[in-house]
Amino acid sequence: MVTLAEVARHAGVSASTVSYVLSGKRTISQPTRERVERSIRELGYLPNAGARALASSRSNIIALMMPLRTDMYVPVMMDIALAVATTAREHDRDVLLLTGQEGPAAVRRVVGSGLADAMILMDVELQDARLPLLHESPHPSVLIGLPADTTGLTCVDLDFVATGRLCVEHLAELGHREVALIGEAAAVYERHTGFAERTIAGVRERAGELGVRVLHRPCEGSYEAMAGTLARILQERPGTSGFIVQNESVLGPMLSLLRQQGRAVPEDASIVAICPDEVATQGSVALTSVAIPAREMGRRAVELVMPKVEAAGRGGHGRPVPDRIELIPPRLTVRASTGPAPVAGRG
Amino acid sequence: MVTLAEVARHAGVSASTVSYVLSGKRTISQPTRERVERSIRELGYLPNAGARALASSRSNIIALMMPLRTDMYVPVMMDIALAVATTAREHDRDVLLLTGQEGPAAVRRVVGSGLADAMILMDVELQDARLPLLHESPHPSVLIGLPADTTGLTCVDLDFVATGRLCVEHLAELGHREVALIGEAAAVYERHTGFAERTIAGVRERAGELGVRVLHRPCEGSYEAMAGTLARILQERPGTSGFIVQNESVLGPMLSLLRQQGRAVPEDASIVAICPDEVATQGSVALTSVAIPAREMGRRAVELVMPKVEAAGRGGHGRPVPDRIELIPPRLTVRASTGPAPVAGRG
DNA sequence: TACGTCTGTCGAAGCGCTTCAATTCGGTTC
DNA sequence: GAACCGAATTGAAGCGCTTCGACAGACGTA
Repeated sequence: MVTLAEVARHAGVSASTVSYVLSGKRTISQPTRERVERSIRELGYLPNAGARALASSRSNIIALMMPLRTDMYVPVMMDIALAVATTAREHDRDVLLLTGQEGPAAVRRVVGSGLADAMILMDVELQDARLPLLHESPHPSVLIGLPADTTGLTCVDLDFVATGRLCVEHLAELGHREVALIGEAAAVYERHTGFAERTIAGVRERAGELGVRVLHRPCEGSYEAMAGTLARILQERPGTSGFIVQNESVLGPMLSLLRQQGRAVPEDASIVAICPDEVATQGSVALTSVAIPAREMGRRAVELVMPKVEAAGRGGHGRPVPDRIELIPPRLTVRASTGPAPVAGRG
Repeated sequence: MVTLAEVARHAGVSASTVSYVLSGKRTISQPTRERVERSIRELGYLPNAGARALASSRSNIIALMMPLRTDMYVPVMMDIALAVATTAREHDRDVLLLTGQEGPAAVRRVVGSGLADAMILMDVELQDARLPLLHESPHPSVLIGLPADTTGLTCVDLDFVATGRLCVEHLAELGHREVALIGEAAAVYERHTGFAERTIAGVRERAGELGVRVLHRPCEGSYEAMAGTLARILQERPGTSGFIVQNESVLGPMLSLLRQQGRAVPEDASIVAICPDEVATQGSVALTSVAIPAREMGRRAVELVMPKVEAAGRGGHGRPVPDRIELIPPRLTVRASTGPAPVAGRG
């Protein structure tokens, strides 16, 4: 392994000069800088991460804590993780992957040992067990998702209340008066994951304002579950013509079932999905949908955490970065799965 | 931050004693050990990762390089990653998440800087650009997937040749004489990702032995693509009664299409899927499938890399761990999507 | 000419840990 | 009772980098 000292000798300068060339924290004359840079290249020098972390007390690593469970739409998680990793690299940081496995203690271990400079937490629950640790720790963190109490926290999430409102609004404008919200698996609600509840709240709120009737039903991610849920909905509210689907994994089954029952989409039933765009476009019918901006969430999480890391880096100088809740506004894309409500013997 | 020196003072011993208690590399008397451990607990001491890495020249971090693209079944990638992370923690290691973004240079950067002690590479291509770097680097690595030339490499993968053979065998036993393999998207083949080719090879091989006719067609992951592919297959080989499906994302569309065409599964068409068990069980028909053992692959990758890390850690003493290709034997689970071939005017 | 100023570079301290050689000490052994 | 032993513990030397204060020299100013 080539060390900084060897580079210095090779370039005929002192070690500190090399260090300053690398960090840019002091002005170095053009010729000296070039000489050093040439030596670095010729020797194939790579700074030792451990030594750097020790001397500067910053590891340049951001920890990302993922959920271990896979009852929620996995590709979204994956996209967020990849976006976090990619964006972190743009800021010259690396990402440490933690699973929920280890529990809240992982937070302490990782930042307490200086392994990571900051944390990004995914799959935040309303009363998340990790929150107390974040509060007592001086380390920067950003949550993806919204807990019940956001005091002193920085969070980023899709605005699910607005998402719910938007879906209802779109259906209402098309004349639908009876709408069903096909939600996540019951376990997701029991865990109080926030986003599911917030969607319902938004749906109910706007439905109330627009005089639309709403039925909400959780649904597991299987064909049978979807079949049962759909049957129950149509039995309880035969006039239901608009569907908002939040559990992406039942979209395929739902389309199959409607077709089997002779209900045409969108003539007899309109569907608004809440899912990534790729999912909305790959089924047998291109779905009107509100996109889950997974990549944007991951990217914003890193961008929100970076100023904090930098502020903390200056020995705590550089005034603290204010906390911030960033709700990404939903975008609804109209595709082929929504249309005017059927007149259905009412008109 | 509490340091080791403070723990030593608090416990009334020297720093080295505390270090040895922590590492267990020297015998420490019972009473001393307990005193030190109490001090550690009382002070809430956490060893500094950077200092440890610098002094021991091991970071206790394993880098995991994921593909950036998402044209292959994402949940499998995710499961592998989570299994890697979980298993690594069982060995007291952490995982650094790298994306393909940075290219082969990431390998050099990460192990060259001592950021990670070892690498696990996913989504290996037959002629992978990262292989030369692995060969010249003294750092341990394990590949998930099989390149063309495995000399000097340790790899773990599902045995896709055996998988192909197994699928054909199962269908042949049921009397199917014409079989179609619905493969991955064309891009996957163009990239020479190995597993896709190996599956075909296995299928053809066994089909030849058993006198079964085979048609192979790549297929994108959309409903339309599946519709087209299925139509073409049935046009070219109307007698096709057995299907092997490798692109998991078209399973749903495929079942819909067959149903629409009045082909019953498994009476008129038998389907063997190559996919994770969760996918096989959640559609409208429980699918006979060969499982993709994502979690096992992730776990084994870590278990294969650990002895190498430990051997390298002993200053290169401890004889080198031999290279090894570990092919996980496929397991086929019979479910409801396969049955006896139709007699079809032949009998 | 003498002074302060600024720029570019250097020397040295030290980050918190591991590890090796050295030391202490109670217990054997002859 | 001297010589020896192994087990437990310690001291000190780094690991490779960052960073701070010092300093030499070039420059402008009085």
